[in-house]
Amino acid sequence: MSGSDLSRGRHDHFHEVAGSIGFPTRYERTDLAADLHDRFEGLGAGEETDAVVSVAGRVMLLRSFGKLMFATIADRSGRIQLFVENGELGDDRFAAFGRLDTGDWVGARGRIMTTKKGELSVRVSEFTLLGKSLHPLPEKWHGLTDVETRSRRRYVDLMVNENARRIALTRSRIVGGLRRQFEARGYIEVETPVLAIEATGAAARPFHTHHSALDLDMQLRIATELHLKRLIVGGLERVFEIGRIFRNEGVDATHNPEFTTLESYEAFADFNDLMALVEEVFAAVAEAATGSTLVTYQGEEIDLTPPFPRVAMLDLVRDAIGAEIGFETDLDELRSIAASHGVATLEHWGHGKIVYELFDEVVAKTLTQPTFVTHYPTEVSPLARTVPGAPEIVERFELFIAGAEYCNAFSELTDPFEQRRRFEEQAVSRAAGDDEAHVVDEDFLLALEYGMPPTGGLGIGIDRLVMLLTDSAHIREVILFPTMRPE
RNA sequence: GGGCCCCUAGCUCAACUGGCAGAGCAGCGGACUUUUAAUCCGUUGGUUGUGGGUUCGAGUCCCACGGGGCCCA
Repeated sequence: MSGSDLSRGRHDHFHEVAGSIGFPTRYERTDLAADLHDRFEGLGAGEETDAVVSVAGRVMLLRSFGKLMFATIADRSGRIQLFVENGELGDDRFAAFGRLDTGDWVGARGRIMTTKKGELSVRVSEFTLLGKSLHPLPEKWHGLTDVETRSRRRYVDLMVNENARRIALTRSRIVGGLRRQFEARGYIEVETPVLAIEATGAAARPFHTHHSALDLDMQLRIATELHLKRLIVGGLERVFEIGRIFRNEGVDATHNPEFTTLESYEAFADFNDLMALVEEVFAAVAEAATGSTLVTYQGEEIDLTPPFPRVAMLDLVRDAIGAEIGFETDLDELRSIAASHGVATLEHWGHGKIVYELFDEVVAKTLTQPTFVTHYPTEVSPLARTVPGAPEIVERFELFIAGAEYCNAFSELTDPFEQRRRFEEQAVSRAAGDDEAHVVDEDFLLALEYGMPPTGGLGIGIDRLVMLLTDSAHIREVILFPTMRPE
């Protein structure tokens, strides 16, 4: 039997229904499966009730006994069994039920009962085929496990894998939790352009696109940062955006070309204020998503209970390599130290970039429990304000958990002259072949010239956070439709 | 970008050193009024990712391509 013959019965059934009574446009469901299980929890085995309910869902399992059938259907809340008797339905309708296949959508009405084995069931007195599946469900023991198929056909993954549903639900709770946290603090949610003439605000390669009517080459945004700061200039004082970002880079366990960030900006706050905010927000969101601030990630116990330790990057690097390096260290000596720790330096790198790369190579992966890494080199932080009296470092931190970065935040650079100098330094890196260096954003500089209040800015990687709180090892598990090559 | 690995029925997987492509579930036919992955009897289903090559003979060996995975950069 060929593949098409395999589902011929399903096709025939579909066309028969579509060509006669048609599929209904709606169904009056009275109860969800989970609610029924709660409501009739105390029912013993073999009990009958007068409670008439209607349920609807996808047929997951079918068991036939000649004149009696059992069907397990799944709705968004869970599963419930249909008890289908020839005597209750009559020969014709009973035969019609027998034509249902796993994967079909069905609505059923009847009295609540329990079977001899105590399984809560709906004794079906009438039913309606609501939607026909032309394909069989994946195998009922092992289900669908192939990573590629699960990602490409997420709808099938969601049908049969509880974990896929759990992650989708948890993600929604996390995003909702974040939104509530910022709204509760007087932030307003805004939306800024995805389409830009030149994508700015981060060090990343953009996607290119084209506007036909304007005959304009455009890029997809790589950050929301510079537009949100314009809104601070405009006086909105507290803004945040939860939005999709596009970066034209490879796909791996922690990178998808499109991903979601939350960026927030608060006037009159500095990076210290933001560390306190991040502690509260992370704890609250973990609580909202998982019910606890203690989470397990890939076998590691992570404690998200505030406060988190705050350590300067240079101190972490010094401890890790056992050398008192600093910005006064001879550059050639620093280069050789870096080389001895596996960091290949480039000619145009200064002290700051080398220290940062050393941190990334030697320290980052060792930070398991939540840790604020503070005081980043100015060289790798072109949008952050320097520490008073220490021009080599900025008031910036990143939050590390389980060896990965979850937040990036700083006291924003508000000086238009200094900002222009920083952009120009980036241009030097760009000229040296670094196509991920920042580009000059003249319109943003113009905004700064109108005066920007002291501001604390924060970015949170939502996908990474969802991975952490759902114990997912790969970003594709937390994105419903991850980027893939066409089959 | 580099290295290694995977791709066999709708799904989950077998097939020794190159020797007739298989099982379970799903499907189809039959039995069965209390199952829970129901059970029992019978049965269908394959361009082994694609294209070349070696060989008497290729799922298996070689090359290229496609898709995926893991590790490294």
